Amino acid sequence: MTDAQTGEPTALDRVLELVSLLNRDMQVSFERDGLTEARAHLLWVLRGGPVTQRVLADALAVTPRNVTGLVDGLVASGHVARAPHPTDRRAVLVTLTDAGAALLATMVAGHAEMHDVLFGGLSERQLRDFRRTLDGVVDRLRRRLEEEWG
Amino acid sequence: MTDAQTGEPTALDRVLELVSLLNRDMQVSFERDGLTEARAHLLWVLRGGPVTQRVLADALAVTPRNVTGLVDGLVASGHVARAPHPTDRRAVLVTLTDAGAALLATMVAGHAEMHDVLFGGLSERQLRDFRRTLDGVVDRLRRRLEEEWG
DNA sequence: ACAACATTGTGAAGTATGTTCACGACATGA
DNA sequence: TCATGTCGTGAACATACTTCACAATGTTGT
Repeated sequence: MTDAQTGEPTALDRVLELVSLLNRDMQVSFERDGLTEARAHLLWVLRGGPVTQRVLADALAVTPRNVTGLVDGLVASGHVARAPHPTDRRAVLVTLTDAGAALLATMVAGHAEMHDVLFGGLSERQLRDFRRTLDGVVDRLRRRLEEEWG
Repeated sequence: MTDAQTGEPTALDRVLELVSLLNRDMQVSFERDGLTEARAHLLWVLRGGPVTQRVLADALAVTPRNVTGLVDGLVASGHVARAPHPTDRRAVLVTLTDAGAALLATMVAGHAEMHDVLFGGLSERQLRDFRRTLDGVVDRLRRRLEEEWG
């Protein structure tokens, strides 16, 4: 949607364009690393340490059955291993292999680099103002979603 | 990733959170309308008028073969119809049905409402500053992508 | 201790989105 | 007309999702 008067894209259009560009950049990075988006997301969750598949399912907002498939893929590519849970014999701890940890490190570095690409050119004050407004926008959106669908 | 000193999320984290929330909101809206994300995206492109599947493939950045499948789905749900191209007998014009046009109208309205949810509470000056910074960020990201992968 | 119940992960089966490859139908330009 | 390119689709496949059923295991109440 564009402004009826000027034909300029609205602020929302700009945000959606940013979303699109970020998604594209991530997809390219993941592909370069031999990962899909879903598997990269799972790996990203693992930077907090080993967790059960149930926890992964909640973190990724998908069904436990789907996590089984994603972990299968990452096991096959050697990024992740299944370990027994120390106290719960039903559960499985998904842990990073050395290769997985190394890949995750490059992802973390890429994350930092992306921050620099996006915000490195801004002044201290500009960044602070932008963050303040952005925080408000995000909070407002989150509150809207919570109101509307719990 | 969080700031090492304070544990606060970075500006990039906030942006990614916004991405996630927007995606979730859209998904919910699409589902309510009986659409998937890919089909909704295709419908959205059609708000500019009927186009060939080739044009859709370029606009959606997917293969022509995939567009065939998406159009099949939208034909089955009655939102879209295939019409012959007036001059090129190879090509197909994908056109909105009445139901599709009605649905698209609600999507456009939702787009406007989203703009209001996100930015309605901002002052004129706040919105202008935010847009200026956002434009710079988007341009910088786009330039980076063009440099790196044409 | 033990029966009832809840939770964890996975097999089976299905849907949607996406790909590549091959090919027929058509357009286009020498 | 003949070579070459373009448009859409069949066939076959990969990935990411889902629901449903179920076995193995934890947990809780009596």
